[in-house]
Amino acid sequence: MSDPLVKSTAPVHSVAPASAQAIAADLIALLVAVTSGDPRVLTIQDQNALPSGPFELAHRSLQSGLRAWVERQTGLPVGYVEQLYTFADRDRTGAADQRIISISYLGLTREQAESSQYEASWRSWYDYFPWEDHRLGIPTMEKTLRSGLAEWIAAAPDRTTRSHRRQRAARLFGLEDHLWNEELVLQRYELLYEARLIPEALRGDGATLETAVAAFVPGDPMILDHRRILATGIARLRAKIKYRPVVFELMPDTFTLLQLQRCVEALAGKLVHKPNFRRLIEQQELVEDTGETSQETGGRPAKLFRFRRAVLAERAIAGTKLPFSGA
Amino acid sequence: MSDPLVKSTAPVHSVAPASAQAIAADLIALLVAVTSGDPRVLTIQDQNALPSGPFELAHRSLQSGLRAWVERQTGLPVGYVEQLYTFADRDRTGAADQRIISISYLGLTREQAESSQYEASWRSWYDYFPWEDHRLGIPTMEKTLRSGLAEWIAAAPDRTTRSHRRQRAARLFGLEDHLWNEELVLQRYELLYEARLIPEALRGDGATLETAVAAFVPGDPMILDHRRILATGIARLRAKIKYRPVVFELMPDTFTLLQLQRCVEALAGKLVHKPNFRRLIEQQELVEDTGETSQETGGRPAKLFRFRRAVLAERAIAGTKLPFSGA
DNA sequence: AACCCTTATACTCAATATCAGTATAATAGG
DNA sequence: CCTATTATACTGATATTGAGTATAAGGGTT
Repeated sequence: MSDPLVKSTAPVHSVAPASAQAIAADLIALLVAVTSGDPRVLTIQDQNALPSGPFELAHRSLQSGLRAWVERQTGLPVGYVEQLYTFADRDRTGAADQRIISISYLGLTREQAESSQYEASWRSWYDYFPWEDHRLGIPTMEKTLRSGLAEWIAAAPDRTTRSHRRQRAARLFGLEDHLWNEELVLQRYELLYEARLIPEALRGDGATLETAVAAFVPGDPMILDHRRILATGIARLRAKIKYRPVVFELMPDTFTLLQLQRCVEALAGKLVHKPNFRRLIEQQELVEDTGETSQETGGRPAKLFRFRRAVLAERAIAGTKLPFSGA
Repeated sequence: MSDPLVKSTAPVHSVAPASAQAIAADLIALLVAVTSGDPRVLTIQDQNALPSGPFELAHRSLQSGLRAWVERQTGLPVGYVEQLYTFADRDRTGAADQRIISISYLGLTREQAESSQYEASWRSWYDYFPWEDHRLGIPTMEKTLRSGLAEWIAAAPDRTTRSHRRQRAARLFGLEDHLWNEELVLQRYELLYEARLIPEALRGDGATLETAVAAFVPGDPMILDHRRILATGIARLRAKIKYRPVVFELMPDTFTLLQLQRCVEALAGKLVHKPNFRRLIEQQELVEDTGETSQETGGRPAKLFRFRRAVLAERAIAGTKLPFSGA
């Protein structure tokens, strides 16, 4: 092999002969919206798959390629898009002489009713990750989860491994004296994968469902590694809302503070302290009063606010802070 | 065009015919080390280029591909590697029917002397971004920078644009009453690019050096968009050291607290308050005393510490906090 | 030995942010 | 008119942060 790292004095971007490598590139879209207290992702109906399309030469850039076809085909205004991750693991596809590079993007929108006219649908992301919703305390599926984890821990070959597994499970799932940290979505998914508590772990393994462990943890699987991509996106979003004002991409033009709070809680999967939440939002001058009120609250009418778009310019990067314990 | 986003019911990972698209994939490595108070990047000698190599079918995954050839060819222990960004802009290469997807990675190591035996060398990243070093106050090149910005602002076609430009420059470069925010590396680079104050901006433009603005801002250019990748990496690292204990990947096994502080300051490009820095490090129990001391300090001998690797397990994600104003 | 220079390390204090709880206001419905 | 419900405004304890000061322990100099 030539030594591209240090020896090359020729142009470093040496292009491998196209015949030698069969590489294709895919764009995968993780579109998120929050509707009636539910964080939802756009999926291809009956497939449990994220929408994806080929990256083509016609596209000016990766992001513009993604933006173009998402907006054209869903009619949704994709306000915020960011690159999520690029995958190219060999075991993602069956073929050994074929390689697909998948570049995933995270987009934030508002759900629109018409999406049903396409063969796509919005699904709550907690359908795929029921253990991630701690808004109503410990989810009911927690028992299955715990016993699954206990089995995995018990199945360790030796004492040291067993102890490590116990510690890791406790830390990630907030057992024993650990606090629940809502950002560890991907690590939790990876542990469950390792513990073979989710169906994806048995694929292409020669293993049939019969050789599976006693019971899978509840939660719908997705094709290929799409559920992993979703976990990556949830983790990213949960981290990001704490220091950048991205929640507003998911809100309608005007909203009450409680609606905003519910949206944040939906994403984070846990509840926040109301008075503190309001203080934080108002102190940072993220919103401005519209003068109008909403009567649809069931109690005292709530002021309607609007996002002060100016903050995006004022603090290109500086932060929104949201009240979370954060481990 | 088929509608891959919502209409497809066939496997979503449809592979585009290999003949139709000529797509190749490259891995680009941004390797960082901090030596004698200087944050350095590995470059290919005399080329001002980041090392890069083709992604091959033999590689198990993107990261393992990168790891493999970096470690084999530099002999460096690449402790920490993370994916940085994936680029595929059309104007990155000359050819219109050829497309290269570049997946860049950020790696942290310790510089080793032998690297000179290869045709690679470590360069201070402030050679490429002199305006990013605020450790000794305002850098001396600031005057050139300011006058360049002033010209760009004055050249605005109308009053509104002029006002926007002024605001943006002030915010990004800490002028007027704005504070310097060390994380905005990429945004500053992009502004300078737009303002055509750096040579890369004139490439492939038909423009010759003669039509350039009065003077470029100091700082070495790099090939293609490598300087942009470097800016992305610096920004990422400056943000990351604040909430994750990655600095230690750049430190020797044992070190004094001042050495650690100097390393952080080198990365951040600004100084931190010594007593508070120490308090933060010790409070979080990131380090442990080795019992030994270092006499090479010039004053009172300093205790030697070692990173408590256990924290990586304890708090998979939870944070290191470092004292910065942060805008 | 006395002194100065340098760096290490410990402590203090005020300002600020955060967490958690409580009180009051304004609507709808019975 | 009472009650349930939600909105909104305060309050106090506690932790975190920013900035400054004091003392300790070496080496070198006169």
